[in-house]
Order: sequence, then C-alpha cells, then structure tokens
Amino acid sequence: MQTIEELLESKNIRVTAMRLLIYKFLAEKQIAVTLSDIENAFEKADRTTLYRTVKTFEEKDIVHQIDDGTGITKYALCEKGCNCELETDLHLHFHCNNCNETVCLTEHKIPQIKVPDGFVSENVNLVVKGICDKCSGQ
Amino acid sequence: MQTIEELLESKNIRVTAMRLLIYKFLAEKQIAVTLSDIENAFEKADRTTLYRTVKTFEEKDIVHQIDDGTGITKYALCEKGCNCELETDLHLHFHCNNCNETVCLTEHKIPQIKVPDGFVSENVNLVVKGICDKCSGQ
DNA sequence: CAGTAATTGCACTTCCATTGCATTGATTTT
DNA sequence: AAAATCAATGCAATGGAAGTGCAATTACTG
Repeated sequence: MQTIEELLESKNIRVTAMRLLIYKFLAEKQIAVTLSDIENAFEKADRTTLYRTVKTFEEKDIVHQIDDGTGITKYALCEKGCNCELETDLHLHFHCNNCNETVCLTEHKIPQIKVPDGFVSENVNLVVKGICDKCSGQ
Repeated sequence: MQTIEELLESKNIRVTAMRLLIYKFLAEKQIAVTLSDIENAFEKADRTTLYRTVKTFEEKDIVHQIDDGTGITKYALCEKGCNCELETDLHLHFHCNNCNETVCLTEHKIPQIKVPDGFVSENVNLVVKGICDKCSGQ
C-alpha cells in the first residue's frame, strides 16, 4: 500500500498541499464529481488551480474524465484495475436520473461494439441512465 | 410519402417558412449538426429562433439530440425507424476524430447492457469514436 | 542561501445554452 | 373582412463552464 505522496512521485507530479487535498477529496467520494463540486469543497482555493490540478491528474492517468450527458464534465479517480489509457479497458458509467449522481461501474466492461465496414473504432463512451441502487430502494 | 407540411401538421406544429427551411436543411445533411451549423446556414435568422425551432422539433420527436462528447449538442432528424421515445430503440452514434463529424448508425442497435443489482436502466447513450468510412479511405 | 522552475491566484475572455420581452405574423371569432 | 387572440420571431441580455495570460508565490536544485 503506497501513500498518496508516493503515488504522485511515481507519476512525476510534485507533491503539494493542494494536490494532496484534492486527491483525498476524490478518493473519499465514491461518485464522479464536477469541477464545481471540488470548488465548493475548497472555498479558499481558486477555480483555476483546481482545474489545472485535475487536468494534471488526468494526463498522468490518476483520474479519468466522464461525459455523462449532463453537459458538465465529471471526474473520478482511476481504480487499481482502471487502465484508462488502454482502449480495451473501458468500463461503463451509470447516471442516476433521480439523485443526479454518476458512478463508475468498474466491473462492467463495455461489450464489443460492431461498426459498419470502413469505420474504425478507437474509443467508446457508454453511459447508462436510470435509477441507482441507493434510489431504487434495494 | 407525406410532405413536410403534412408531417408538421400531424405533430401539431404550425407550418412556418422558417420551420420548413430548417427541416429541409436537417434532411439534406446526413450528419448530426450543431446549432452553430444551422446558424451559419441561415445567416438572416436569429439564433434564438433556430434554438427554439429545434427544441420544438425535439419535443415532437422529429429530431433527436446527440451528445457525442465534443461538448456541443448536436441534432439529427429522426428516421422512419427511429422511435427515440422508445427506450428499446437506441441506435448508436459514431464520432469521427478526423473530420469531426457525427453520424447516426441507425442500423446498429445497442446491445443489452447488464447493470448490477439494484440499478435500473432506463436509457443508454453510446458513442463510438474513431475514423469514419470517408476518412479511412475505404 | 541564491537561483530556477513549477504551482497557484487573479482577471479576463470565449463559447454555448437559455430566458424575458417586445414585435411581428398567423389564425380564429364576430 | 376587421378585430381579437395566440403563437412565432428577433433582440438584448444573462449565466455557466472551459480555458488562457500573467504576475506572485511556493517548492526544489545546486
């Protein structure tokens, strides 16, 4: 089990107080968050800093970006098994129409999608919308 | 074969010159278009009118909205077989990373996606990105 | 400890989506 | 056919999110 500091260093990211805080915030949340979510959690920090921090994390494959169809970009920590950089490792995302939360269904890989002749598939984004387990009462 | 006028009337939409033009524009395009695309095609018309016209079309299931991950909402005419209002009729969209165009692959239905217990799937958005037939040179 | 390089904060800008309100245009009623 | 009514259009403005330039600050290096 490596510390957050070690993780950042292993990715060649300088360890700063801000980055540690943002990482911890993302780690605590089980759901994908927007920039505004982070902004609200750290009122003292500037939006730009958060924006760039998340962008850095993204470039280093620490978080991945999620487009869940709400029109607002969301971010979530990559898990151990989440090799976002690999096209083959594409899990799906679930957006709850009730609580408006988006979660990664890391276990659920996206099935192979067939495309017509002449089309070359490089990447797939799959968002399932509906009611999440918390809201469905099960 | 019904005329555009008849189609609009059958959906309880008043027939206006603007609406006919916009419908024809969408029908000519084989690809999904943004509001700005429409705006550029009708320089004399106001953006708001186009926005509301498309919105009206959308409410009446004449066009459907596409979120292809570019961050800009796109629209495409629903085809004969496209029953957007039905959850079961979900075709997928293909976004070309080269020419930046998005097309509906109406023939290609989205496979059944399994979600964990407690989750209820109501809707699925699937966008495949890659190189389209025109750009792949086939 | 000084110098260098990266990080952070502030101020803007841009772009798209959306709304309020006045005006124009079309439809219905008398 | 004119008046009254309702919808459609155009203009102006707003709001939200993404993104950039630059100066100030902070962290690393020798």
